[in-house]
Amino acid sequence: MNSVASQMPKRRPGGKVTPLLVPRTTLDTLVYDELRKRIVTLVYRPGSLISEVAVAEELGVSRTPVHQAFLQLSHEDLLQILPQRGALVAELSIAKVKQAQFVRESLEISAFGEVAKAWNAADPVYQEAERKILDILRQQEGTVVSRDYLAFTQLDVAFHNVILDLAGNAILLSFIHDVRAHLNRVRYLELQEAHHEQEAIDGHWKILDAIRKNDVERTTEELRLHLKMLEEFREEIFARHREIFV
Amino acid sequence: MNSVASQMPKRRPGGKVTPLLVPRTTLDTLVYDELRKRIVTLVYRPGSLISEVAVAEELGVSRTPVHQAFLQLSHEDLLQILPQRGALVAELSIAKVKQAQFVRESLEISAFGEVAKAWNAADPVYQEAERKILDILRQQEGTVVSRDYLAFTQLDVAFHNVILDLAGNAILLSFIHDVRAHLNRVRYLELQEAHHEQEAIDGHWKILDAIRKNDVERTTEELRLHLKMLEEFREEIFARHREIFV
DNA sequence: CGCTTGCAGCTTGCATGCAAGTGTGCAAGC
DNA sequence: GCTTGCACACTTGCATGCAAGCTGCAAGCG
Repeated sequence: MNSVASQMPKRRPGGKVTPLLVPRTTLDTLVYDELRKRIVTLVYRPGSLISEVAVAEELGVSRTPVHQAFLQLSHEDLLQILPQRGALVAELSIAKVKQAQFVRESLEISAFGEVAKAWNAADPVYQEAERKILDILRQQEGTVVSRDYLAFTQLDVAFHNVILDLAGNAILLSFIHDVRAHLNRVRYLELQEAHHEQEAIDGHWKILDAIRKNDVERTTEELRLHLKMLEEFREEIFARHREIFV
Repeated sequence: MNSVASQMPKRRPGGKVTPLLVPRTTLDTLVYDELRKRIVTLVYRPGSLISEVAVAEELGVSRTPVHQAFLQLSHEDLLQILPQRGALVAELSIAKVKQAQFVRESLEISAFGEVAKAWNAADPVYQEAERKILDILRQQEGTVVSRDYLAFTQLDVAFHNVILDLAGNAILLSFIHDVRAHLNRVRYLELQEAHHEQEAIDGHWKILDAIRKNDVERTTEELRLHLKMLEEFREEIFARHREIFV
C-alpha cells in the first residue's frame, strides 16, 4: 500500500505552520501530483482505462480527492473522463504535441527576450540566478558522462525554469508547466537512450551568453534554434513509434 | 432561488444525446461557469469572502459541485481558498493584469501570424470565417451607435476567437480564455462609458485586411498596435480607480 | 444457429455526515 | 476599564452512501 495520505504533514507539528505561505497541502493536490507523474512518465499507458476506486484504494484515500484530481487532469487534457465508464489516459497525439510545442515556443521566446533585456549583472537577483544556472549546466555535463538521462531531463527543466522565474510572470510559468506534460511524455518513450544531450547543453551555454550580454535578438534566435532541435528530436521519436500515436 | 440545477438537460429526453460529442454537462461545470461570470463581471466584489454553503444554497445544489468549482477557479487565480475560513474573490492586481496581457500578446501574435500565413480565400473554411468576421464587425459598428458596450465587448471577444479558431490550436485557445478573465475584469469597472470603440474597430479592419493579403508582418504589427491601444486604455482605468487595485 | 432482451456488476455524479481548524463575542477576573 | 480565556458558530477537507447510466454476458426466443 503506497499511502499518499501518510505523506501529509501533521497539521500542527509543534506550532503554526505559516498557513498563508505554504500553498495549501491537501490530499487532492498530492493525488494530482502523483497521477500526473504517472501519466507523464508513461507508467499509465496511453489509452488505458483507470477508475477512481482503484486509484483511491491504491493510494489509501477516499474517492473524493481522487475525483478532484481526475477533474483537474482532464482540464489539462491528460485524462478523458467517460461519464459512467472510467477515465481514459490521454493518447499520445502528434497534433497535441505540436500545439503544445507552438505554445511553449511562443511563450518562452517572449519571456527569454524580456529576461535578456532586463539582465543586470550588478543585481544580486541575477547573480544568484547565474550561480544556479552555472551549477545546473555543470551537473548536466556530468549526466552525459554518466548516461543518467532522467537527471538530464530534470536539469533541462530546471535550466529553463531559472530563467523563466526571472521573467516574474506566474501565469506564463504555470502555462509552460502545463504544456511541458505533453512534450515530456514523448521523451519518456526513449528515456534510456542517448540523443542530442551535448547539443542541447551547447545550446544552453549560447543562450546564457546572449542573455548576459543583453542581446535580445541573439537570445531569442538561439532559443528558437534550441527548441527547433528538440522538435526535430521529437520528430525522430514520432517516426520510430508511429504505431503509438493517434 | 436561482436554480442552476434546473438548467441541466434531462439525461435521456427521448433518445440518446450523443454522449461523446456533448462535452460533459455536469453540475460543477455549470456552477463554475456561473461563478466565473460573477467574478469577471465584478458582481462578486474583489476581496470579498464567499462560502461554499452560501453559494450552494443560492444555486440549489449541494456543496460538492461548488467545492469543485472553487478549486478550478482557484487554479485560475480568480479565487483564493483560505483553508478553514472561506474563499476570497481575487483582488484586482495591476501586476497580474500585466502578466495576463504579456501572455495574451505573445500567444495572439504568434497565432494571428500563423493564420495570416495560411489564409487561403479559395478554401471554404476561410470563406466561412470571413463571413463570420464581416458579420461581427458590422454588428460591432452598430453597438457603437447604440452605445451597447456590453455587446461591443462580447463581439470583440468573438472577433478574436474566429481568427484564433483558424489557428486550430486548442491549448492556445484555452489559455487565452483563461487570461481574458483577468483582462476583462478591468473593463467591467467602466462598462457603461464610452472609450475607444471606433479605434478598436478600425484596428480589427486593418488586421483582417493584412490577414487576407497573407501579410504576416503587417498582421502582427497591426495586432501589436491594437493590443497596445487596449493596454493604454487599461492604464487610464488604472489611473481612475487606483484605490481598487492592490 | 442468430438475435434480442434483461439483468448484474461495474462506473461516475452528487448529497450528506463527520472531523478539525479559525475567528468572534461574551463573560469572568484583575 | 481592560485583559484573558473559553465556548460556539462557521468554515473547509474528506469519507461514504445512494442513485443512475453504461457494458457485457447469458438466457430465452424465433
